[in-house]
Amino acid sequence: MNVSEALNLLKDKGYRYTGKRETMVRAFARENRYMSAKEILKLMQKDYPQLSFDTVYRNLSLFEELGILEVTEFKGERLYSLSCPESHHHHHIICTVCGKTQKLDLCPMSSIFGTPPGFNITGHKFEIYGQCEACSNKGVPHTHQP
Amino acid sequence: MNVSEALNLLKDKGYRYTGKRETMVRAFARENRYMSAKEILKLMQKDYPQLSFDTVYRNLSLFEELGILEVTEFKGERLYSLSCPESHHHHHIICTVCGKTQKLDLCPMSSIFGTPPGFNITGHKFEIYGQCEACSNKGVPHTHQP
DNA sequence: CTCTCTGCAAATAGTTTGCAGCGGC
DNA sequence: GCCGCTGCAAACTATTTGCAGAGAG
Repeated sequence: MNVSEALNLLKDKGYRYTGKRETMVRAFARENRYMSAKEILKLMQKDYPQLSFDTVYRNLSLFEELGILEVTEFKGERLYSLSCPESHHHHHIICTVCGKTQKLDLCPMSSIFGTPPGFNITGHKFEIYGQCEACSNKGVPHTHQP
Repeated sequence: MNVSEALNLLKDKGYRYTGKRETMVRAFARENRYMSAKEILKLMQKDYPQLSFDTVYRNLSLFEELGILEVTEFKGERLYSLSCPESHHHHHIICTVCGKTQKLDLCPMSSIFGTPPGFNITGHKFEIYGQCEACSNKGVPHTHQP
């Protein structure tokens, strides 16, 4: 998903196109990583010093609903990143320090066998965690430990 | 992990062996599923009506630290279950209604390739979600949606 | 001009912590 | 009797919601 796709999606669904929403989507596109509400608020406050958590949370929820953002959870905190443009199903390797992601084409569901009969599968999660090269070098402590 | 192993582990590490802790471990052993703090509190209050959330939370943290319990997160809530007795690495299929789990012997990490050079992998998560047969039949709404 | 978006303030849910007394060993 | 365990109350973190005014179309 890129910035204009995301903003068109908003318009198409009858939502307003605001500077804050554009800034938010652009920030996610530029950062290309998972971020918490706190992180995105901090980035956006460079443009909108008065911006509140409320708006951030409301827009995060909206964007998730529209499929503009993807979510994952570490230690009771929700982290968001721009949905991948690829239409085919895939997973991520995630830096637990900075939230940076890399796509993994492999999906373990393809080789699943022996699931209980009658069990109705509705979803799955496969994520690899660690420190990206840059963060390993910095020796920064993990902020997003799984 | 079974009840006596868990309780011996407590003793060995210098922690006290209390009725509440035993009841808690036994409840997890009996239920054999992921439970939230609220659920385990409710179960334990049959034996200890005065039991507080504080104690539940403190013991959940302690048991997690000792490897007696395993944790997973859905929708900003932590769910715990007794650690599996098997020493070899595996994953779970989890009912999002009742938290019941089933072991999956497959680990997708064995077929991983193309991870970024310099990326220091520290962990991974693979879970399959859905409704177990019993919960499908009941038509109960999901309480632990991923 | 209408209806959505936003900030403010307050509420909520899950969890953690300081303290003083109870309770294992 | 020492030191860990527990309940109480309060604090804390992440998140949600009601309301009234600002702003997009």
